[in-house]
Amino acid sequence: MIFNEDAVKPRKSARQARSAATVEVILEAAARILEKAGPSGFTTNAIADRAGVSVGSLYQYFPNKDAITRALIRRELEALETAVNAIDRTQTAPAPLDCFIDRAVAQQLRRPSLAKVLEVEEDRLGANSDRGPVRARIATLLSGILADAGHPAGPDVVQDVIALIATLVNAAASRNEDDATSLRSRVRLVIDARLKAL
Amino acid sequence: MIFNEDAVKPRKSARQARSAATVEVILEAAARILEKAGPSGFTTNAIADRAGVSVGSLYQYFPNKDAITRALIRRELEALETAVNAIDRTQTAPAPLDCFIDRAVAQQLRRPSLAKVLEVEEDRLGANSDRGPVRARIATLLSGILADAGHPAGPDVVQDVIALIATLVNAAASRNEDDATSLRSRVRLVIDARLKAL
Amino acid sequence: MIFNEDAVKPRKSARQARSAATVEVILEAAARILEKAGPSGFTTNAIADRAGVSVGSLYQYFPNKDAITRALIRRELEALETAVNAIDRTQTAPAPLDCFIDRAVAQQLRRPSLAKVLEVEEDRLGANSDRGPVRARIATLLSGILADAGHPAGPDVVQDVIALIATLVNAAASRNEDDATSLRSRVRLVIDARLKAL
Amino acid sequence: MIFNEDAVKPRKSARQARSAATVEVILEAAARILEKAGPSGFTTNAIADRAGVSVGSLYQYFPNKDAITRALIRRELEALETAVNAIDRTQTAPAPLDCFIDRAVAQQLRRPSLAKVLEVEEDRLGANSDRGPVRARIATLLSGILADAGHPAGPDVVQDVIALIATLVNAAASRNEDDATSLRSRVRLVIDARLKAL
DNA sequence: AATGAATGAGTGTTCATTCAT
DNA sequence: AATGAATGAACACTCATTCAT
Repeated sequence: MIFNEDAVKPRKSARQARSAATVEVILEAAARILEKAGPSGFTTNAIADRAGVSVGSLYQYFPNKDAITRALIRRELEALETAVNAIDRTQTAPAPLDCFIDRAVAQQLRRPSLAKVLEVEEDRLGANSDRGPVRARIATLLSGILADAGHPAGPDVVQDVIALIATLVNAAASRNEDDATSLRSRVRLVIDARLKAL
Repeated sequence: MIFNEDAVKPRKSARQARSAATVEVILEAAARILEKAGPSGFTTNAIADRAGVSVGSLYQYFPNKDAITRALIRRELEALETAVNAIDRTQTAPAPLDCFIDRAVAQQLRRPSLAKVLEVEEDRLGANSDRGPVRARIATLLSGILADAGHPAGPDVVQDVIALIATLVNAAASRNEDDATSLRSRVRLVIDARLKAL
Repeated sequence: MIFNEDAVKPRKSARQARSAATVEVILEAAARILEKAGPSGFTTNAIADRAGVSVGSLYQYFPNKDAITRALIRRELEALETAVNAIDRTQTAPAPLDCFIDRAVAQQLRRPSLAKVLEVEEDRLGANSDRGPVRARIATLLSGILADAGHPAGPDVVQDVIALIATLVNAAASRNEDDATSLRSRVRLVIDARLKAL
Repeated sequence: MIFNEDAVKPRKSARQARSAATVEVILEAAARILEKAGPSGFTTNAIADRAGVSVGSLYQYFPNKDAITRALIRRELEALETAVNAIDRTQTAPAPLDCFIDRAVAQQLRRPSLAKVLEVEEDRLGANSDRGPVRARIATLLSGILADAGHPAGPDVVQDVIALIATLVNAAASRNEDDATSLRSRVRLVIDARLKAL
């Protein structure tokens, strides 16, 4: 019903391309609503409206509202994943860890209010499902980077590091700070302290 | 806790006492629902049910649902305020700052999931109103303690410190950590790093 | 239960006097609310509040809310009845009919918005009960006056006459007219025309 | 009635036609409830039930309950407007004024109890908004007819005339009178008297 | 008798989801 | 595939009425 993949896939199927585009349009509409109106304005009709599609179509691409939220979370996390995956872990300067921090800060800083709302939604949804494989892959990567840097760390440390980045960026964003450089160095110092603990 | 009932008016009017008790029952019911079911289960009927009163009674004590949430936020913050207000700022060991951290950690650790949900709700409500005077008083106190400790700090630093405590405690709680001592020292280290930044 | 009339009624029973006073206070409170807030503000709690009694007391004097409305209607109609009963039907100038009209206009003009709302309420309640004996007595009186004036009239005419008075006064009141004299003569003319029909 | 569908767009979109039909079904259901049960039975659920649609649908066509009431008032007034607009103001017999009266009587006589309840509702809603443009247009037309008939009249007279018609028809209807001819002549006489006053 | 806290059925309204077209 | 009208359970809130004190 969802995908009718024939053996031959000559043209990436104009249909699939269009589908992917529609999905993207819906997700971006959802993101903007979440940013501007918060969870209370986040209704399926509002999303469909802003995306320029009908609710019916929306439900053709997503089985229910939570699926949209999940896809949005996934999209944002994959953006982060892509960024940190591109780090050359053999380089010495800047150190891969600093690089990771910088990119994570940059990602969180891109759409801070969206990131914050999604974090809350992730909690709400997380009660039922696994924490999400993307987060796991990012954690694994960070774990490796930490080990390389001489800070072999358990999952608790990794979790703390990621949480600290988010917290400091959110706080800065809520004050409308614009000096990303000072924010970055602040985050590095705090994370360094966390890594030295225990 | 709030009333300082002295002998003068012995029976603070059984009615008023009962009223205060009912308010407390409702707030505790609301707290438990928020902890266990999250915002989605937080309905006025559910609160009334769990409190063992009727919806009508609930509305005799609170003008609307948000007022319950606000009262809950206030209750939790006042518990923290009471704790940190009791700190003797002239003592040298443990340093008042460490004392503040310990008590804030202890408060957040008491009902971590409640604290987290309330933080979100505070954001949602905060869009309209002032950030709440209790938070402001706590911030002022912390600001004074920091100055005494040789870390004169602007409101941004105070905000960061409070956010960092909440983050680290929440992370620890979500892992079901039970070693409060190690958590405390971790928090101290991280905050120390934040205070040295800039 | 309501009245315990013993054979001897030496002191009109301070209790009964007080009761009657309370009833009056409640009715006046109800009247004022109906005038100022209309039917939507007409709640038992609002009435009790304004009357300075508790809802419980209110229900000691009236079995339910509609009974208050009915008593109010009765009170206003009895005021009219008293006024028109005092007419000397043997006098020639002013003619008893003119006198009746003048007094009815004066009564409707005293609290026009109350009269209008009560009329509506009367309709609503009237669906269930008889039209009320006070109205019947007033109709009988008017009928007699009309006969004396050489206009023997059936109940339909009487009904029309009373309705016409109310309508013209209400319309005048809604325009904040203040010339009662011109209103009176207008009403007389219209009623005269109605009496000549058929 | 409202749409002037010419050949250009033959199918006025079956959807729009269905929408208009649904609106009409809802309004008729609302009218019948108001007639039979009065304002107290006039609930959105009752309206939806009787209309054979869900509450949700009802709210797709009307933003809130008052909007339904307003639409109903408008519908009835527009029926009257249509009727009196069709009067040929140059004709001599029957005189346009008599014609106006006859049509207004006929309209009020069609659904007298509905007209009466709507009048009350109009008062209630009117506190907030303008008296409604339809009423204004009808008043203007009547004003012109009166002027043509040699009775130049201010808005107060126009208001009285319309109120008198409604009153006499309502009274007749409440007695279940069936002789429309005698009612009409009665109304004419009364209005004639009103026009001569002052 | 008087009080007013308590009750809970009932009201207007929203919104995720379905399905006929 | 796409549409958007239709659905109805669920929600926040009100208010006539009762009853323990």
